[in-house]
Amino acid sequence: MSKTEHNPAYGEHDRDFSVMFAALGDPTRLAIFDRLADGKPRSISVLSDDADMTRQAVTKHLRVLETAGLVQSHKVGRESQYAFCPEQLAEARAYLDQVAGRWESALMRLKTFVEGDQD
Amino acid sequence: MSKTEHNPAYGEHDRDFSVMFAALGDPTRLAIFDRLADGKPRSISVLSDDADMTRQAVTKHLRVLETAGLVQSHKVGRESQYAFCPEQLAEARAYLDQVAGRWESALMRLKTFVEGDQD
DNA sequence: ACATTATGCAACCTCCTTGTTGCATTTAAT
DNA sequence: ATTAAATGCAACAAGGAGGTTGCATAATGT
Repeated sequence: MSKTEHNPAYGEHDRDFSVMFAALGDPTRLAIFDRLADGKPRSISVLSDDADMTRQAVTKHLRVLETAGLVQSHKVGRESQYAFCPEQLAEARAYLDQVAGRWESALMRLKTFVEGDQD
Repeated sequence: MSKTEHNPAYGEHDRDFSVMFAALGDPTRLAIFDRLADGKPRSISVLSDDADMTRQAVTKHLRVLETAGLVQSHKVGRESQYAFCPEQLAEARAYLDQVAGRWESALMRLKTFVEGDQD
């Protein structure tokens, strides 16, 4: 699996979804992402308040989420507000739907084959 | 965010989806998962053949996927076959749909509020 | 002006992840 | 019976992830 040339991980669509999944693959980050899904942007301080870790740790998590394109930040005054970003989520959903679809049709083919076998 | 008591990451549904996302959050594992979506079970050797890493590494990845419930294994003869497992995928999709839904309705509420403001 | 709040940066630590290698074991093939 | 194939287990190493602390800086509040 040479990540340089044709990596089956990228399948038909040439994207690395593993980056996004990795971003969601940490409970703290998933909690932040989940929380921001109400659309309200929040500052780092606010997001750190009820976290049982330092503000710096939360900052790092937010950067990971932002790199993955799951949230966006913009500075307003002295604070940086982080907001939900739906595009990547949509792509993740589309990808999982596609995988599920492939599996479904594989099932169908098998079913048809077996039924045809009985006739 | 004490993982022991009420962690916002688990939201309304008390599951830790971050485990599943973490499993998909590695390019090699995502590639394997993607590949198995055609429904055909494959042995470790087969899955290792076109991977640019050792069989042991692939074995570890498969165990991670299995722990996350994304694949299932069963021994047949001397080899262990790994097969796609759709349930967890369905749950992941449902979760992401729910998050997207929350964001959508937040958008709607905002839109209604703004429109009502103009009247 | 001065204190406070919100953040950024950098160094550091620890542990888990990812990958390796070597050897043992079980099963199949000849 | 021997050989080859498929796997499991354990020890190991390197690097990255997740977290901390200390200090510097920019923007607000009084």
